[in-house]
Amino acid sequence: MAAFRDLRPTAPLAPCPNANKHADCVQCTVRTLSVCAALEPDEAGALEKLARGMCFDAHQTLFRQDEPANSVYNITSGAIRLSKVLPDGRCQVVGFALPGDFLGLAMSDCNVFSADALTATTVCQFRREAFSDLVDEKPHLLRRLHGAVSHELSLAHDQMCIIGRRTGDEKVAAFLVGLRERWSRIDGSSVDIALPMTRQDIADFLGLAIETVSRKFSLLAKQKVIVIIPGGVRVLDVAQLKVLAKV
Amino acid sequence: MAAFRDLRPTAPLAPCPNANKHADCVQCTVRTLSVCAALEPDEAGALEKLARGMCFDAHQTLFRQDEPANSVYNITSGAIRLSKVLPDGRCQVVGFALPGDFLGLAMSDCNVFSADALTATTVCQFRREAFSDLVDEKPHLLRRLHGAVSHELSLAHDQMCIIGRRTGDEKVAAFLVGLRERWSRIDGSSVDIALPMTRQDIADFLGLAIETVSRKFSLLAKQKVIVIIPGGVRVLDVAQLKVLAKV
DNA sequence: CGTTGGGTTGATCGACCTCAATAAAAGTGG
DNA sequence: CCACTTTTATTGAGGTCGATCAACCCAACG
Repeated sequence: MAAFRDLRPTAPLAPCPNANKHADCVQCTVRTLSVCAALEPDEAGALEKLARGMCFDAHQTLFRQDEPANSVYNITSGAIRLSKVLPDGRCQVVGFALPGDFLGLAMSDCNVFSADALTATTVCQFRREAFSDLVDEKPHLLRRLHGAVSHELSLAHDQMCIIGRRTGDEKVAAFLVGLRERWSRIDGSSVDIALPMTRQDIADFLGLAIETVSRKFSLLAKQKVIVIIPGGVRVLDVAQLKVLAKV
Repeated sequence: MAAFRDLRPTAPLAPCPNANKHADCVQCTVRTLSVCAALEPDEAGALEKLARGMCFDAHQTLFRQDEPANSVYNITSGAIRLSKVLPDGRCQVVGFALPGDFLGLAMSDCNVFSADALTATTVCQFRREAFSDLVDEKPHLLRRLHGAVSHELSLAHDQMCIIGRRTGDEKVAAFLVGLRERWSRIDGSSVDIALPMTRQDIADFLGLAIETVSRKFSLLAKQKVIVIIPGGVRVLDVAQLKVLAKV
């Protein structure tokens, strides 16, 4: 029996190392991933002045659907669930934010979804108003932002395809392929896929019941495509996973 | 038996009245609806110089998924289906563009979905490059664009909720409520909802089979919530329709 | 007229949901 | 560190909503 590295996040950062301090963009680990990348030096400097480092424990809420949006965030570590709940309690997860992702791209007055930390998470926080003012001064930054929202929209369309027109098997496979792709860009991982979210979160993301997600995972494991390990899965057969996902 | 106005579009505009001519933004019927609204006079003027009036017959394709995007469009009349097809032929409609809507908000190099005219349709066409240059000069326009994409993203999230977490009955009701809302902003109609798309298009939009859509329409008619009329439906009980949609 | 494309309706089937029980893991307090 | 609770995950059995298959209707059109 092989020893699998435990993908579960380490214990919550006891005292947040950079709480309330200004961020240091130069040595930021997600510098090259996020909208911050490709900024001119002066823009980066201006951005850094506005940034405030913050930490959230697992299960803490960054902001809630329908409440006024006061801040925008750049994720530097951890993982966040973005979800909408219907009046009767049914839930749709509209996305998972990972390091390098930006929350509040739309800069709208009101949050259109809730954001909850799945694990201990660190972010760069910006007051929305100050950020908006900076964007007004720097069309270059607005261009980046526009590109990022456009990309998000494209991802949302892809997700609509997955939710609306694919079978349970395909949904779960496509989810794993997509997440693997994202993690690999963040930390280079490619065989082990960390799953900071619960089965229920995945179910609410794919439009399935939690039991179905669990069954599909078990099926993939039985087919030797993946192995379920603490905090995630190990991919044994990437090619087959992609075939099942019908990329 | 009451006489219902036929909502089907009139015969295709034989010779396109404004083909290849510059658009006249001042008397444009969708002026107040689209991204063109709230432009400064000079911006509107610059935009008008780039615009080219065009017409499409029903079933004509404006552009195709995965092909290079050379133009962006502002819809002035008609209706367009935006869809993605999976390799195996399954289709997901990601949206319907109506008068006032803008296609190519993302200004990406490649189309991420196909656009097909559902009825005779007129548009303002802009060469993408020229439009992009204009946007670079006018941050105000970029801001509008950014707001529009953000709104699209929010709509996409709402649609994810509908596709992923609602029943067939709710999907169809929500679809009608949403479309009624959009038409009313365009032409003030509120009892008769024009349905320029086929049942199959609606099915591919909602993640259902065509037969299910047809059955749900029949059911709504049997419940006296709507009446099915040529080219659309007449809403008899808006309140009940909204209840069923679980807005 | 026959043809064609879109729409409706019925009968049947199956993928997924629901309910329920159990197992495993994670947190809690002594 | 170990009992205890709580949360999360898995697995089974049975039911159902929506898909599939098939027949038919209707209007438009050459």
